Formats: sequence, C-alpha cells, structure tokens
Amino acid sequence: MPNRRARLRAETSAEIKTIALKLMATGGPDAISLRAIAREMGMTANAIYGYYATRDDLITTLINDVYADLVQRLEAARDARPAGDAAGRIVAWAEGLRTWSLANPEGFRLVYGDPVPGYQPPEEGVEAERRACAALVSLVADAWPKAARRQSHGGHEWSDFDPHVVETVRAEHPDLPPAAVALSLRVWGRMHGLVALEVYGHLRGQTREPGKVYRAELADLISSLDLA
Amino acid sequence: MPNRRARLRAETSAEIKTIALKLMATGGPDAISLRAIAREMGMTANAIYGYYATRDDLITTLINDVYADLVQRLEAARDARPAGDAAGRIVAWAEGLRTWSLANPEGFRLVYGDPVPGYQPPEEGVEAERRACAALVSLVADAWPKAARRQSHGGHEWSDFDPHVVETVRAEHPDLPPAAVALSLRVWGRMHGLVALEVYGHLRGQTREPGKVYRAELADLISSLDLA
DNA sequence: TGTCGAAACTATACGCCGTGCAGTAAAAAT
DNA sequence: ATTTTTACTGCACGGCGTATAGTTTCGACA
Repeated sequence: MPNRRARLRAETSAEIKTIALKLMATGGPDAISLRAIAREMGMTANAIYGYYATRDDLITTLINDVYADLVQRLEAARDARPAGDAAGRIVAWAEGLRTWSLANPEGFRLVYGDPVPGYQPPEEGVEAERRACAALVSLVADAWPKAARRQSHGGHEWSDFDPHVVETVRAEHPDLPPAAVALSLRVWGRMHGLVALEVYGHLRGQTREPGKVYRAELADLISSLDLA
Repeated sequence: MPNRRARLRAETSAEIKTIALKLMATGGPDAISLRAIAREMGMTANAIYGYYATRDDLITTLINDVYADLVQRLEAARDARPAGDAAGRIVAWAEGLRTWSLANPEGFRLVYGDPVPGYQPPEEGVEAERRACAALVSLVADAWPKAARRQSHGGHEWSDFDPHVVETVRAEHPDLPPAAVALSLRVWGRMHGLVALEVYGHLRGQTREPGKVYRAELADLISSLDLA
C-alpha cells in the first residue's frame, strides 16, 4: 500500500506548515526556524529536509499558502457586493486587505516584506500575486467605463507590461487599454501604501485613527474613478 | 589630553557605522552582523559592545542616520523648486523618494521594512520620520488653498492625531484643518505604496516601466489636489 | 615621573541557527 | 526472504548575538 506512505508524508508536510505558521503568529516571521519546528514536532531539524529541500523552500511554500489565503478572502469580500457595484467591490477589496493585514501582520510581512533573514524570493512570481493582480484589473475594468473619463492616456503602451499579464488581460477584457492596467497597479499601490505604513508602525506616531485616514483615501480613490 | 580618547572613540564609532552600511550595501540588511563588522575592523565582536549596548542599538542608530540622509535629500529636491510651485515641490519630493529608494533598496528596507532578523523598533519614533511628516504637512499646506475644494471634511478631528503632531502642525500652520493632516498622511501613503511594491519586487512581474506608472500616479495626485 | 584607575579590547563560553554527511531502522518492492 | 527505498537520527561545521571574566593600554593626578 503505497497510499499510506503518501498520506503520512502529506500529513507530515502539512504539520510542518501548520507549526511554521503557528510559530510565525507567535514570534513573528523570524521565529520560523527549522530547529524550532522540529522541536515542536519531536523530530530532528534534519528530518524536515526530507520534505523541503531548504528553509527558503519552506518559506516560499508558506508565502504561497498565506498569499492564497489572503487573495481568497479578498475575492470573497469583493463578491459579497453585487457585480454591478464597481465602487463597492473595490472598497470591499481594499477594506478586506487592511482588515486581513492588521489581523495577520506577520503574514503581511511574509508576503510583502523581507520574510525572514536571508530569504531570496524565487524567480517566477507567486501564483497568488498574479491572481490578485488579475482581480484588481477586473475591478478596474468594471470601473473603466466611468473612470476612463478622468484618466489621461498617460503614455502607457502594451509593451510596458509583462507579456504574461498582457495576455491575461487581453483575453478577459479585450477592449481595455493599457492605461487601465497601469491604473490597476496604481490602485494596488494606493491600498498597499497606507496598509504597509500602518502594519510597520509608521502611522502609530502620527494618527490614532489610521482606519479613518484609510477610508478617506478610499473615498478619494472612488471619486477619482468617477464612481462616487 | 582626554580629547584624543574621545576622538578615537568617535572615529571608531563612525567606522563601525560606515562598515555596517557597507556590509548592508553589499549583502543586504541581513549582512549587518557584529561579528562581520568586527572582522572587517580586525577586532573582536565584543569590542563593539563598548560602543553600542546591543545590536539593535546599532541598527537603530543606522536607521536614524539613513533616514536622516533620505529626508535631507528629499528636502533638497523639494527646495530645488520655487516656493510658489506647490505641485512641483510635491512631485520633486515624490520623485526623490523613488530615486533614493531604488538607489538604496537596502536603506529603504532598513527604514521602512523589517530591518534585520529580530529587530524591534524603539518606542519613540525616529526623529527623521517626524521631520519627513512635518515636511509633507507643509507641502500639503501649500497646496491646501486649492486642494481644499476637492477634499471633503472626512470627519477628521484633531483628537485623531498624535498630540505632538497636532502641536507642531498648529504652530506652523495655524489655519490648517485636521483633514489636511489626514491628507498629508494619505499623500505619504500614495508615494510609499508603489515605491514599496517596486523595491520589494512585486511590480517586476507586472510592468517593465514602473517609473511610468509612478509618474501617472503623481499626475493623478496633483490633479486630485487641483494643482494641475 | 611614577602610580592608579578607567577604558578598550580579547578570550572563552553558551545557546541559537541552517545544513552537509554518515548511519540506522522500518517499510515497500522484488 | 532479500534487496531497495524511505524516514529519520547523530554528529559536525561554521555562523550568529551576547554574557562574563581577564588583559592591555593610556590619560590623569600625586
């Protein structure tokens, strides 16, 4: 029965990830050490090498998992609003991002920051990131009929973007101009900026109501898209 | 002559910082280790404890230095534009931020990210950050006469902000409403967002012209402030 | 000028870390 | 029943921050 082997293997692999996430939640991303995980599992650190070739491999897997969890939640938050409500869906996405990030600051650091000491991100981007970007492009695409009025051409060309991105966008939104893709990246940046500053504590010495500032920013975003 | 002792001490302290910055530039923030610095100086790691009580103390000093360097450059970039050119000064600041960040990604990570493994930022914020925020408030204050038209009240109150910040703002700009302070934080967020995404490589898989996207964002920012 | 005391530095040690290599016990394949 | 594969342990190496104790160096003051 080779199934048993495979099942045990999968279970152990999952347990490693679970414990890694628990350690991260407890002591921050730096607390993720092979030795700590092994200690928690009653194993030797080297045993983990049977499941992940290196610590960075484990981290990469964790990033993928956490990022996928984030994106799935954002998609759910977005889909709680009706398809026609472009503004509401964008705001829901944005609020979801901040809520998740504040609830899982270690996850945020893992995904968007220096995850862990000497970690080097792998060449090809995380799959969840592509999904998130595609979702943002779609959100902007829904807003584009109204938003286009306020958006200048900006000199964006299809050649400015990654071919893979261009392919995806053109397949799903054939009439969308490159400026809309640029806009979706800018929207991402607007959401990311305040959340990153807040998660990393840079707003603590400035405002006691970072949420209010964030909501003001979202209101401004929506009005700049002519969705207000 | 007790001066010699003091001078040597200051020189050694400065050399430690210089080498730390060099190591950071070479191998990223994680390469800053007391042992590596000491090795480079032909000393024992423990010798550094005579100058900095702990590694985090050294890191904190480095952050202050690097941040101060950044802010000074941004102020210089801003002041290269005439005082009346509110839009130009904001854009100069923003462009300066991106330029510096891309030229010193390790510095950016040091200041805005997880600096180094287990580092915990000190309670009171970095002095340079206060200077940067004050500068941003002033930039927004110059833009406020025109910008106020487009800005809603947003429900911001003075009590939403740190008393220290309020004091500074009210001293320098007596007529500025709290919404303007919130706006300056939002402007900070807009600059920070795209730059952080770019520095951490999240735009690499999306666009080949992140600068173009950033400039489009700045144009949008300026127009949203009614300075276009 | 000679002595003292502080300051700068080294030596050693402890417990962390990732990881390579050799060995072992059990399970699967033959 | 024997061989091969798998999962794991043990040990070792070099890295890290840092605590404690010992040593050198040198200004200060009698």
